[in-house]
Formats: sequence, C-alpha cells, structure tokens
Amino acid sequence: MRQIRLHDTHTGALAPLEPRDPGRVGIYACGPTVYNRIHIGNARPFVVYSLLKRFLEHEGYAVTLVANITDVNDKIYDAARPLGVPSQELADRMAAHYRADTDGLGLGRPDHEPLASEYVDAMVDLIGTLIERDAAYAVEGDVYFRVRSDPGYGGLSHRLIEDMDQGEGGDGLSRKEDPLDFALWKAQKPGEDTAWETPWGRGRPGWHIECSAMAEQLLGVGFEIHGGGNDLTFPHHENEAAQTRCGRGAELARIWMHNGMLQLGGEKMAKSVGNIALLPDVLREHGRDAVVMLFCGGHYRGPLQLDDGTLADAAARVRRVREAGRRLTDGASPAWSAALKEEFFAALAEDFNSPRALAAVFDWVRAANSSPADAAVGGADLHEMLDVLGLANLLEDEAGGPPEAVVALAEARVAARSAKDFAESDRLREEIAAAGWTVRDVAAGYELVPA
RNA sequence: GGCGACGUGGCGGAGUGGCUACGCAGCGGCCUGCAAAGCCGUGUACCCGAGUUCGAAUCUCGGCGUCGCCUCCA
Repeated sequence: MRQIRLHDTHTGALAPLEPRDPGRVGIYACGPTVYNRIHIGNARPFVVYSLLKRFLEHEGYAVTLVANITDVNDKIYDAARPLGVPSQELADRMAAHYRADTDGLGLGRPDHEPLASEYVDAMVDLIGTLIERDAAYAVEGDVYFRVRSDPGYGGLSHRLIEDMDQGEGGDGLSRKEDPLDFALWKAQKPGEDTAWETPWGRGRPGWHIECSAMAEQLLGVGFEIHGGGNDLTFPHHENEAAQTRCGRGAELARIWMHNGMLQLGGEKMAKSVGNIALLPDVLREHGRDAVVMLFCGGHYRGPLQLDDGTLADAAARVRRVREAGRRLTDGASPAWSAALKEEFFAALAEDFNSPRALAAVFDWVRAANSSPADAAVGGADLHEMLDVLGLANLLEDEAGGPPEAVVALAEARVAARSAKDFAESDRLREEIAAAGWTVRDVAAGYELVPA
C-alpha cells in the first residue's frame, strides 16, 4: 500500500496515515448548521472529503465518511422565530435542501449523515462522564466545560490559555467559574422549542459536544481523520478535542485536517460580507463539472478564488478533457501512461495535492492528443484518474447524439463542400450552430459536437 | 493586540536550494477552402530589504500587504 501523508493541524506537519484498524479509515467532516440554504463555500468540505474518500478507496482502504448535520443550534432558533415556524421544522426543511443541493455535485452521499437531534443520548452520556471526572460542572441548568482542567487545551489551534482574550459578554458569563469555560448543555430558554430532559435539567446540547458524541458513536474514539473548514479550528475543534480527551482519556482523532476558505472578491465568503453565492445557483449556471474542476484546481488547504472568471476557466478545463475523451477508445492505455498515472496518485498521496494531480491529467491529455491519428489511445488510465476526482463522467458520451435534422444539414454541407460551394457550406455551418451543434471537418468526413 | 496561514507571469494556481508545473487568456506557426478541435513555439513570474550559500523565488531575520480565527455567535 502506498504511503499516504496528510497535513495535521495539531502538529503542523504532514502525518502518515496509520489506521487504528488496518485497512480501515474513518473520516468525520463537520457539516453545516441548517438554518438557511448553503452557499458554495459550504460545498468545499463536502467535495474535499468526498474526494479524499474516493482516493483512499482507490488505494485499497475501506472508508467510512461521516458528515454531520447540525440541526439544534442557536442560529436555528434565531432563524425560525421571525418565520413563525417550529425550529425543528425549519431545520428539517433546510437539511432537505442541503441534501438536494449537495446531490447536485454528483459525488454521492457520505456513509452517515447524523442529525444532532438524534444523538442527544450520546451527548448526555458524555457530559455525564465529564461531570463525574470534574472536567465539567452544572450551574442553574447549564453545564460548562472546565477548560483549565485540560492540560492539552489549546494544542490543536496552537493557542496558549494565557493568550486568550478574556472576553466579556455572553449571558452565561456570570454562571461560569472561568470566562474560558464553554457550554456543554444549555438550559431551555423562553422561545426555544426543542429541549430534552437530563439529570441537570431541561435543555439542549452545546454545539461542540454534538460533534464529539456523534463522531464517537459512529467511528469510535481514535479514528483516523477529522476534517472541516479552517474557520472551525478554534473554538469548535479545540473544544471537541478537549471534551473527548477529558471524557474518554483518549484523542478523538489521529489527524485533524482543515480545508481553506473560498474567496469571493478577496474575502471569505460569508453572509456578513454579503458576498455569498448559493450552491444551487452556481451549479445551475456553471455546471457541477466546472465546480468540481475548480475545487480540484487548488490545494484543499489554501484559499481559493471563486468568481465568474475562475469558474469560466474551470469550464474551459472541463471542455479540454472532454474533447480529449472523444478521441479515446475503450481499453488499456499506452505505455507512456504509466508514469503520468503514477505522478497523479503520488501527488494525491502527498497531502492530497489535487492541483498537482490535475497537472498530470493535463499532461496525459496532451500526450494522448499528440498521438498519431491512426494510433488508438485507450482511456482506461485517464478514466481511473478522473474517477478519483469525481470527473470520470467527462469521458462518457454526452446524452444523445445529434438530431436527424442536424445530421441532414451536415450531410448537405459535405455535398456543398465537395462541390466547392463554400458559401453554402458556411451557411449550413451557421444553421447547424443555431441548432446547438458545432460541425468539424475531420479526416473521416465530419464530426458533430454539442456547442 | 494575540495566534495561524499566505504574498508566484494578464488571470487562476502548483512546486523545488541550481533543471518546463498545469490550465485559461494573448501572440506566432502547422493543419483547414475558411473555421473548429488539435499540435508546435512563445512570455526575462516569483511583495520589499538584508543575510546564509558557489548559487534563493525556494532557507533566516526585518518590513509592507492580504486572509482566517480570537470562546454559547461556522
């Protein structure tokens, strides 16, 4: 098995992937809080971890990908209230949108998509243990995590407790022993319509404990990869790590991966900046191929420019691959392919360097295009590479050939050309174009491709 | 202010102490009746300053700039 290395936020270095159980890899990727439609920025982790799973499977691992859906959260209450609908109803509706929108990416579903509301028992259990171990305390129906009880706290995000801004504010401040402490459980407040009974009162879970509990339930403590956007490193992942460390006496995950933010106009895409683009809108305008190609074009850890220009670039790359695919035959690839295929997978093995892998794809395309016209080039290797990136469909024939009428026009054009009636030939080409097709003159006669 | 990341050719975006990233766009050529697609060629790219080195865009230090996070708020 090829050695795979991934960047671990905790150590700040590349770490070899060494599964807890040989041959098996668990990935937990923090998903969205469903209080509105997701924007294209939210799609990046979905794509990154879906593709990482494909790569690991290609390398022979049995992979379980868990991407949670946070459906109990302050933001949901805040969004539901003005709409006059129960918060759970809003969450359900937005979760359905989320599934439909991400389905549009054509990358399948994660193996598990747990809803926080369905794992409250596990959260209550973990909180109970934390209280028993003096890592947490209940106050007036709230439960807080005692940050200073965890010597490892701050390690993931490389922050010193002493450096942390002793921020004011927060209505829980007066009940906390220490301003650093964060909520594991929150007593139900007026206007909050979802709550569960617990030994310390009626209420609902804090955000961080949700992920600790769901990840543990589905993957067990000490699984391989925990991922999410780099804006979640602190406090969310720091707190998640602390909860499991103190409650279970073991690290939740071996490697903490963080993907970079999408940039729109040089800034993080966020509602507060007013620069959001909804995922379904982008998919409709540019197509899922372009979106996936764009995401693959930048390293997952870095920021990535997303705008009409970069999407158009990505669409052009898609066309180039698809164009090359038209000339390929089924079956094994030529000898020259092996080295490029190796480059491709080696790039992914080294911190999932998809842009470098993509460079190998385009080198492959150029080699194939350069092959003598009479030499059939088998597309098997290219298909294998693109499949890992979720782009194998580029090699498949577009649905449906040209309509009869267009074929007739093309035939008429052949006749016109052989009669050297180029005016008529050009007129027919325009007519074909108006019908949505491009006619090309090739050695064998002509070729019709969708415009 | 603190912590972290980053500043690469027109644009996007990799990478390495000395050797072509890749793609898009542009320019020249081949092919074509003309195109399209493809192929070939082409751009004195690495924020600024100093240092280390035979040699740095790649290492070190300083500066400037950008981005993310800074605790119930992705």
